[in-house]
Amino acid sequence: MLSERIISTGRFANRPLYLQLRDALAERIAGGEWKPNAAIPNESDLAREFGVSAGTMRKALDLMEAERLLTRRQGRGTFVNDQSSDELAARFSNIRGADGKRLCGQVKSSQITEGPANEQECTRLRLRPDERVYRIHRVLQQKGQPFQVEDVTLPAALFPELEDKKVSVTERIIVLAQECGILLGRAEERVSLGAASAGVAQKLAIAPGSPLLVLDRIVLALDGRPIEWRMGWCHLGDRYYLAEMV
Amino acid sequence: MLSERIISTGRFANRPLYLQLRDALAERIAGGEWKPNAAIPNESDLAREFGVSAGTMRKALDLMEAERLLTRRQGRGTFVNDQSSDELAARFSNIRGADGKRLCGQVKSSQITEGPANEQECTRLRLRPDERVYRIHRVLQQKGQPFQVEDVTLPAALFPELEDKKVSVTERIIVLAQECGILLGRAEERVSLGAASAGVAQKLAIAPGSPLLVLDRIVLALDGRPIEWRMGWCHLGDRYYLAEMV
DNA sequence: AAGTGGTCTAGACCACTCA
DNA sequence: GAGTGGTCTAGACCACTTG
Repeated sequence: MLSERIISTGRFANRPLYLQLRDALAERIAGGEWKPNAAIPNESDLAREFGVSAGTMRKALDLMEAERLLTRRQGRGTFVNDQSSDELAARFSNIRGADGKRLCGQVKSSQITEGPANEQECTRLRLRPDERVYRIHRVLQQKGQPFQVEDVTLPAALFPELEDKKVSVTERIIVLAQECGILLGRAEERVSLGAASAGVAQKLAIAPGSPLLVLDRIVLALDGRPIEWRMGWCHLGDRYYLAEMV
Repeated sequence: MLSERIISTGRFANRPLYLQLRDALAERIAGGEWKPNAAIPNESDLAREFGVSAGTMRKALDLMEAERLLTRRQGRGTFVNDQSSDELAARFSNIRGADGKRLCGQVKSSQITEGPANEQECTRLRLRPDERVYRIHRVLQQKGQPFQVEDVTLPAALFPELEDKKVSVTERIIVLAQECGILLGRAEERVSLGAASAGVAQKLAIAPGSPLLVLDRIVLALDGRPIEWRMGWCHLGDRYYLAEMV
């Protein structure tokens, strides 16, 4: 029950063994072999399977826990994280409600279209001009009150599942990504000031020209590929934006 | 040359050995025994000194590198980070210039006062009502253009060095913290929308009522104590706010 | 009691830097 | 070539969870 040695034997690896192991295990998650919330084999079984020492396997698993792919619990086991869980799905949403909790707004309305990437989309998502994108326009609401209008652009090549859902997408984008075998890495968001255009004002039921927080976010996969570009126009009200820094 | 065993022997520790080691080493940095930019002994010497295995000492050092206290370089050694370096000193400043670089604005003007903490300061800095604070009012500029007004509140007990400098503080607060033996942990910043009051507008040379980004930031020490509360009113111009998420 | 992850040890060799 | 951190191994025991 020994997997073939991934690339190279022992200490003559081009890349450290534990990184190769991380990639191999991440592939099992991305490929759906290991499902969200499922327990994976214990570390000594995995070490045996891959022909490495337990310590090296541990290093790979610890790294994956830091990357939020796994959760390890002493005495219980190691589990695949469910990216659609409340905690993980909202991790790139910095808008907080008055209670201080991350706000995962409900989708009030949504439209999706598809077409070739324009210049700006190519730049932000590092696409070639001939590549296609999905464009999702949404209005988010909290307790029945619309508070954010957003335009999401996704590289079509990465989201085959969207082929069917040409009408509307009320799901969280992160859930889509998980279904498409995309592992999330990090994100960065530019925050600036704006005023509500007539169209936005109408959708948010506010006066045209009202001040808005403008959010411009890129989400990157674990391998560094850009997978989402989102422009948001947010009417804060009693909400606020919270950035955490280390 | 064996340090006394810090708390407990080997595997009967209440807290893991590597955490006790981290604390002991961090204390050497905070206490000024190991200066910024200096090299510290290599990991096997340290392991010997503390009577632990090299692997355990490595785990402590790796943790401290993740906490941005140390930098390790293969073939060279392990060095104490200088928190006043450009990279580290600006790490909690999310305002970026047009070039995308973190903006560490120059201090245009600065006043400092001292007094008992008010209610809000007690809440934000977790102080008792009788504790005293320093209050610093500043205007920051970039290329001669003022762009941010800020009010900084610091617990007086943590910043003994400020006793002398009652006039103005043009240094970075982080540099002060380093001199006072405070190790920085993390920060969180609330971002919201505001309009320039008459006073702020005048200091920023903009029209009263102009839209501003309002920043409300708490910086915590490595041990979790709040060490700084800062309210900022920022005229963005061609600058922007960048939040990075993992 | 059995099984899991968490800590710790002791030792080997590799990759890098610098005199 | 000497000295550093980085990787890897093989094994022990601890702390926690569950049946």
